[in-house]
Amino acid sequence: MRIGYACLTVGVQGADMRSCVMKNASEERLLEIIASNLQSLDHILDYNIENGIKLFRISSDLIPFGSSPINTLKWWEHFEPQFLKLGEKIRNNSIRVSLHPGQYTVINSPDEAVVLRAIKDLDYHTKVLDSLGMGPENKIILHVGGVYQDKESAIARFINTYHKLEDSVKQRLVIENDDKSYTVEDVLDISKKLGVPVVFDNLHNYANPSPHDVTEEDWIDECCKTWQEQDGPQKIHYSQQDYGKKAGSHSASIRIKEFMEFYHKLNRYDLDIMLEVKDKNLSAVKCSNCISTDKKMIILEQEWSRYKYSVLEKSHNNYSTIRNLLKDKEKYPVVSFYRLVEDALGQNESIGNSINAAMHVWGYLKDIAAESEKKKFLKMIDDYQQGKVVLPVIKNYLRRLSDKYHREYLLSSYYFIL
DNA sequence: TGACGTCAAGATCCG
DNA sequence: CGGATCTTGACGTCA
Repeated sequence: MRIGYACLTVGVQGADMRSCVMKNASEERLLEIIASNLQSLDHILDYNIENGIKLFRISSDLIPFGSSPINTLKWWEHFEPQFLKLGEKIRNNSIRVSLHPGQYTVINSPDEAVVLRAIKDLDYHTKVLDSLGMGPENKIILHVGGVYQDKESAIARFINTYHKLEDSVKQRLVIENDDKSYTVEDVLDISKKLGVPVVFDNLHNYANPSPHDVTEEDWIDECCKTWQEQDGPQKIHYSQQDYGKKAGSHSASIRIKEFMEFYHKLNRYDLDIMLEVKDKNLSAVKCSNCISTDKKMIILEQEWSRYKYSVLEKSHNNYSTIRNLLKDKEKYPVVSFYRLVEDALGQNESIGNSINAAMHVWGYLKDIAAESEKKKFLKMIDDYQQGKVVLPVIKNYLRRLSDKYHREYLLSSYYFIL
């Protein structure tokens, strides 16, 4: 079983995806951005490899305006060596990649022009996978599209357009239930007619359930039947509701207790789970560590080094509890560990705790920082205590100093992003 | 016509 | 000037 995340990372150096607006999309600008994005993808892959993440959705923005006529570059020729190298890295590390055109790629629209653009967009996504040399188990996930007051005709148009797609596209295409229009049952019906695999999305199914009362596990088993040998293992999307927001909104982080309940209910290990969550790689590493059969304390210690200052900032109590928890090197108390981390992060910071955490971080800078920087930092702490300055200002300053003095240990910490 | 969702770019404001 | 904060853009559907 592989756990993955979508498109972007948080807290990973040199892994940002760049873009530009249409009016600035000159050939030079596009070339520069594509080169930068391919470099970032390389860094993301390195991060994934180091952290045991073997499932990743590549951002559709890898090539800006990849399917638009304003991008006339033959980027696949221009960057052929880079693509080949990236593809090699992906395959050598048994990583499975995917791509997911957004809600605006609609092949069942009554508007012909929209459909033509959507087909071009699918061709673009296919070209990315082809350039990487990725086989048909590396999928392109698509939603069915709009309803236009007549679902039956809309589905008929989907099927009609599907038949017109290139084989190289069809080999990769999988369809997913969405949060508004097409339930998992709708999508399974379409799959029966086309033989196209179905990705089950649990949160979409929650927001837009099928009329029949079927459990998530049973839908997942149903969807499993749509995956053939050449498609690779079944893939599902898993996300959790942000309770502060409307139905279907993704949570900030994957709540591990809830995930483990889902995982145990599933009772299957032959499928891949793509997480859709705001903290991206953080939750992927968390979930991956929790289901890992490779139970090494060193992995938890590494995670602790990343979370510790954020925990300290919120709860001294949890900080101490976790330190004790990690003392026994023979154990692997992974779920308890993450639950304590989550519990701490859910609390409000106090001035005392956040100063304590900031001073811990400062400890890695105080010997190298200039006298003026030391003065400035201590003044900030003082101002913060008196309510003259907000915490993010202090943390930003610490981040800049960490950057300036190349404090890698601090830069890979989540202190600056949580 | 605006909301929807997503993210960075671009624009503007601030000290 | 650099940094923080607000607005725009790019896509198609639906009310």
